[in-house]
Amino acid sequence: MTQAPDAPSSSAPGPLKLEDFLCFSVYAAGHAFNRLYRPLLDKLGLTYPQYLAMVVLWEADDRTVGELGGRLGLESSTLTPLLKRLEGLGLVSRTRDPADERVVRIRLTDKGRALKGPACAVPAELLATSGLDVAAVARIRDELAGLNAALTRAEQTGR
Amino acid sequence: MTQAPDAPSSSAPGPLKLEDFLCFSVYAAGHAFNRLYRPLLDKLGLTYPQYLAMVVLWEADDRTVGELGGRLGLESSTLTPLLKRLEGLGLVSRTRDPADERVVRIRLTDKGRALKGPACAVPAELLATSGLDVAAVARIRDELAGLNAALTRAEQTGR
DNA sequence: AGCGATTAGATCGTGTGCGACTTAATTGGA
DNA sequence: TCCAATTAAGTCGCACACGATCTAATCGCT
Repeated sequence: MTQAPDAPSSSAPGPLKLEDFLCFSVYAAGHAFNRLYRPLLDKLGLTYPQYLAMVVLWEADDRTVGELGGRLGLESSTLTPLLKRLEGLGLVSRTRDPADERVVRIRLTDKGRALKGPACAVPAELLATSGLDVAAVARIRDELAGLNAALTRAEQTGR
Repeated sequence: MTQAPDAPSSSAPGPLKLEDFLCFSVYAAGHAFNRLYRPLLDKLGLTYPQYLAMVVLWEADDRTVGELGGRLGLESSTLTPLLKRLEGLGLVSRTRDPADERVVRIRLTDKGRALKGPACAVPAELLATSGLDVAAVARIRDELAGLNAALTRAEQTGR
């Protein structure tokens, strides 16, 4: 349809069109989701990354910072402040693991668990108000899962 | 394949699995691209958003801040500091439009234009080192273009 | 047992991002 | 003409996000 992979194939200082960049489509879609989620998450008092962190904890409670980072693809330098904010909101507790004092275990509080119900409604709400095509969304999601696997592999081999 | 749209279809406080979220796939892919581009862009002395801003300017020079924002999906509050940094690097000039003093016009300097050559090589370089499948990348890019159009529409109607 | 290497988080500095607000310039009616 | 409304950037505060670096704890090898 359009022409090239993540960028124009030209080797000379040629066109270099923004829409040819897969990375830009991803970048723009990320911002768009952020903007669409914001008003819905405001009602929960969460930011978008905080919401994703809570999703991980609702999946399985009592995780270490490293485990959360692995799941979300974030560094401890990003997660530590974020988790402290969730702690400040009274949604999680942060305690050193007595068996290994290097590790910090993150656990949901009752308040954190209670938020799961309202939180479950959010994606459906977004889907309803956005008028996105459900089938298309599922298809792109699965394609992106494959892309992410490839990108992760590329990261690994690159170091 | 997997089950639901941007989220699990369950209405009860059910599973809520991270991989079911399209928004998370997009979020993760964005970070992954950022990490892959970083070492390549370091050689140009640019960050990832700065690179995208330069791509827009290489497409067509002499744009207003608002035009750049429309193209990139960014607010002036994000662009102004970014553009000041590009100005500090000597890649662009920022001057008030004499015809309308509210407007600031962004123009490439010679140094900024000279960077286009090396910059064109970056995406191909990334593609080579990452080992991504070119056809798959093009397919996902086109699918995301459609998604972005839908997300943008959703944003518009939502206000 | 002892000590160098590794590991888990935390801290710091820089650079996005955005909403809310401000400032300055232009526009558009009465 | 004049002034209220609009518009374009910029400023500010907050929250990511990462690399580099630090600290404390644990591991592993002898």
